[in-house]
Amino acid sequence: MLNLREVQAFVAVVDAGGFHDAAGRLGLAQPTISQQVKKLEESVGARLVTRDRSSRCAPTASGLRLLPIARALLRTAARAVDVSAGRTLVIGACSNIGIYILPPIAKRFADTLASENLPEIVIGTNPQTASRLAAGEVDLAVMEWWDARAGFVAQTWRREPLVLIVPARHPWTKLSVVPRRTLFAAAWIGGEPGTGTGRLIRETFGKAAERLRIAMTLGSTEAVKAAVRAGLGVSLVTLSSVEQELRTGSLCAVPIEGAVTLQKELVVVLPQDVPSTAPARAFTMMLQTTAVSSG
Amino acid sequence: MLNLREVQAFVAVVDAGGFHDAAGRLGLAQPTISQQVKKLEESVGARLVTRDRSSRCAPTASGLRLLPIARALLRTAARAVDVSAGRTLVIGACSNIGIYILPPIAKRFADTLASENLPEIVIGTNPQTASRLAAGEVDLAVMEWWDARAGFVAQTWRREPLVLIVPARHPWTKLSVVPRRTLFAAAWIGGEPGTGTGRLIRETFGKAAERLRIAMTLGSTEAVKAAVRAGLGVSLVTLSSVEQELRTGSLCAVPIEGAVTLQKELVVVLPQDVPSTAPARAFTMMLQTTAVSSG
DNA sequence: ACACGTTACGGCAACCGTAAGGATT
DNA sequence: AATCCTTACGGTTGCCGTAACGTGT
Repeated sequence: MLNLREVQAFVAVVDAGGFHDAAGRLGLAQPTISQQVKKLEESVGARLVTRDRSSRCAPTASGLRLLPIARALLRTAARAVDVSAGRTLVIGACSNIGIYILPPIAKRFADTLASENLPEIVIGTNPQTASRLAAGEVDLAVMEWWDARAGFVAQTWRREPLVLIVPARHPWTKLSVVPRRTLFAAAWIGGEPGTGTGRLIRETFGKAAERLRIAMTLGSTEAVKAAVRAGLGVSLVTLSSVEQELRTGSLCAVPIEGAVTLQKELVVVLPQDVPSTAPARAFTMMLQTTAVSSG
Repeated sequence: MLNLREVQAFVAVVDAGGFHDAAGRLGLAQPTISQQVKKLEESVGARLVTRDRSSRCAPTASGLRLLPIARALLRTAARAVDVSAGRTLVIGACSNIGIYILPPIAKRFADTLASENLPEIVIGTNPQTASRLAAGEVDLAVMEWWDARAGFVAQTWRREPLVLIVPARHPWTKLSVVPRRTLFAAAWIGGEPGTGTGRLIRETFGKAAERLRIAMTLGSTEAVKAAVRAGLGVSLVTLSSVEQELRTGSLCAVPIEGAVTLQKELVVVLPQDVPSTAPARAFTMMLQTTAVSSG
């Protein structure tokens, strides 16, 4: 059976780049680190770090393979304590929601509880968030897209409108509506993959959407907004992520022919058969009170 | 810092339903289990199991929350040893691939190496497999659908044809091709979600696919085949999963109007920046030699 | 009386610190 | 000489077993 203290020592050595600094970081004597790493190496039957006196201690190939697993072990172990004690609220959120929608709600939540500390919001891509939920790294997740899978319960939280954004003084801003033909002929900027926006477009426009041309795909909504602002193309983003820009006029939202209002269903996902912690229940309750369409 | 032996004792008590049996299972004395669980409970600051003399020891609410995390810890710790020693090959695969395509290849792989033991194939849904890869629970994954995400490299392995299956003596078996209009009017049986088949259908048929009516969604291809055989509807499945049934005639594959041959790209996904183990490299090489279209 | 978990206690191993040793710059 | 890791050694802690004890069936 692996010993987590030894694992911790190993990770500290890699991070600190040496046994001496690792000891300082963990508040232990340096020979202790030597012992712990040595013992771990005996446990796994392989050398894990090179002892290079001149430069930093680097992990070996075995060490590199172990490293991500070691970090996951330590993260999980640290969280296990909080989870079982019931004093934890880690919310997983895909970036758009975590950046633009959740923070004010989290603040209000902290105010309501007269609590000093905000709930922790772990932001990632939509698929990353799904992984974290499955791995038990987060208590609940607020996502743009969730494919039903066993062991979890999902409920629609609210509907978030999507808006077609173009740069200021774009020709389309002079149109009352953008015709579909024009729409799909333009250069599009794609956002973070796995959020279901592409799926939503295909469902809404059907075959016509096949002609849609994605000029570039960017990893974050901030990058998408910058690209649109620079005139590289148009994009479809959640309203909440561009409210600021629409007010200042640096970006413009233009209506689509046929009064098509695209909406994305945001969902709250929880693990099934696992009792929620008190904070998680309270937060889910608070989400219910804001479970209105923001459109 | 959590102690994994204590975690192991806790899980064993829950699984065995009592301290006595848990001790037997772990090869320890029963009072040792009492001590370990007690110490773990002190570490996390909460009671984890009820000591009910009359019936089975049940986990408390805290215990239930801890349980999935505890199991994950033990799984990961057990695997950490094999991974760092470099003697592991755990292949994640979504069910279709893992059941119908990989086993013969895995067998050939074991033969080539003159190895006694087959590589372990962990079968799950497509999203589950993605989670396991992200959590480091598998060395590589063979999947039906992968959305590019940072930290992993994916390569197309081969193209797997999809066939439209209907029961024996279905009216469509008398047609030379099935017209699209007819196609989308039928009752469809949906397979495991998250495999991208729906996406593929929408991409291929565009707007016409909107009319597609999913009569029921089932979790496994075996269930889908049974439903189709029972005349509950038609479905679109990978060729390899119905080769047996097509030969015996219990199911029929019918061509679609316009000689549309739907193909699904199977991909091999590996973690980036982590040196592969020797078996993993060898298996990836073997996959390359079978990287042909099977159509 | 029996089954099961808890408490008590003792031996042994493991852990961690201090101090000394070796190697490289 | 200085830095850094390793080895050696001793005190303390923790782990696990046996034995005795409580308690509910």
